[in-house]
Amino acid sequence: MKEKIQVHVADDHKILIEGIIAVINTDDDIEIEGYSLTGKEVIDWAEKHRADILILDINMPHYDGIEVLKFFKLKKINLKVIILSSYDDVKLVEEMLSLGASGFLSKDSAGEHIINAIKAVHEGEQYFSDVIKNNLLKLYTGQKVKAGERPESTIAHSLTDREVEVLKLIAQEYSSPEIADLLNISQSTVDTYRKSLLKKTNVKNAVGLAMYAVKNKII
Amino acid sequence: MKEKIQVHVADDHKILIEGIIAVINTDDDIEIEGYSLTGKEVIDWAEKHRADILILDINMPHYDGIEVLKFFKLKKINLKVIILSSYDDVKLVEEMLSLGASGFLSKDSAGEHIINAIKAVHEGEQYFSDVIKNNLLKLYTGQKVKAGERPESTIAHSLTDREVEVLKLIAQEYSSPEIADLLNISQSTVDTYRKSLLKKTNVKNAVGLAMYAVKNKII
DNA sequence: AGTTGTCTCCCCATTTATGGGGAGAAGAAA
DNA sequence: TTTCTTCTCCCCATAAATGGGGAGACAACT
Repeated sequence: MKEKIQVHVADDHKILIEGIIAVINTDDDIEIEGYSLTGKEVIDWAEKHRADILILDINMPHYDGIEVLKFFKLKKINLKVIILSSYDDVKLVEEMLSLGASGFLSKDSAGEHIINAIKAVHEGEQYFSDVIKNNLLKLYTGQKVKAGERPESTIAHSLTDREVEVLKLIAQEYSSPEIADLLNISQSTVDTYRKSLLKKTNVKNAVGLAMYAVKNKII
Repeated sequence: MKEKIQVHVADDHKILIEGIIAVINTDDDIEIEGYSLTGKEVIDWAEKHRADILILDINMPHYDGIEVLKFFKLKKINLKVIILSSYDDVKLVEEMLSLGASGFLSKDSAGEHIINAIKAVHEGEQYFSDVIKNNLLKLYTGQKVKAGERPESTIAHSLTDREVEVLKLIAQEYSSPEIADLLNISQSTVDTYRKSLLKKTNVKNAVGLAMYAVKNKII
């Protein structure tokens, strides 16, 4: 008799976790090892415990999914991760793949797909839910790349940690002086980050930055 | 033997619905009548079917929770509604109460609270989850209401048509001069709308307006 | 007749944001 | 060692946003 696949679930919505647990419990080959409600909890958990699969929400308070993946990479923690995403996080797929994610499930998909995803990833395959696949396709085909032209990078230029910090605060209605105060840096520095964020994200103003943050689940 | 409380669930995340169903099935007094994945489905359902309680997500594609409530009011459909909200939709609580909602559950709260909420509302009471109550309290106390003064209405004042037009453009990264040009009015007028929007929505700056527009599905 | 709401425009002033440039310190990587 | 990235800070200037006030025109409703 083979051992069951151990799964850890991380999401800030407890109800959703309960849903996933309920679904997983219908399958005899998989069992829940535990769950976390914030990115910090995941990181703390990963220091001492282990599971076969981690189901990870991107959008969480106190370290989001990407930060968690970066932490795993840094600490060389080897864990198969299935990303749980809503709507249009598609642009982040490449980044997350490079950070070691193995699968992508849309929250809109039915719970049954979770089972398939877990089993596929456990076998070493990659898994993408249909919604994600379609959106990826749209992203790449909907770009009208003219011959001879290089498509602009479709993924977000990688923002540095500090830039992301500033971006989060901008999207939370903080002004530059306020951000300078919160981060204990000068306003000049904050302005430098604003400029670099505007360039990297290719938007026009702070509103554009906020929308970018929303779309990419940075807040 | 008394009849079970019939509950219908509406949310665009199937996994969350499955979670709620799983939780509710642990209680003998309540049973699931069915579920909907969009506001439109809820409205179609409500034309022909009935339940004791509707658990309604605010944030759904194709008619959001508020539009559904407005529809019920218009059609004089009498149904006890528990709102399922995430984070800080608190500002909308008053509006939704006036539209006939009976309870508010935060998605962050554990599933067990659903049972309590359903039973309370079924008995004719109102139910607010702790998170919502705390946020409401913050909203009211954070306002420093001086004696003799009436607190400013905390709900979103209804925005005028023109204000919504301007808001949409702001949320699309247009500057005031650009908006003036697009709407063929003077920049002064656009600035007047900006000021009135800031007051009515109670946010700090253009970023806040954009976020408001997103949350309220204005764009 | 009077009130109310909406749309429009203006005055004033201050604070923020944007856009261009340069530059040093620290650390990682080649 | 040299190069690159990141984080930090500054100069300059202009454009935009915010905050306060007032006010006329017009329609709708009481």
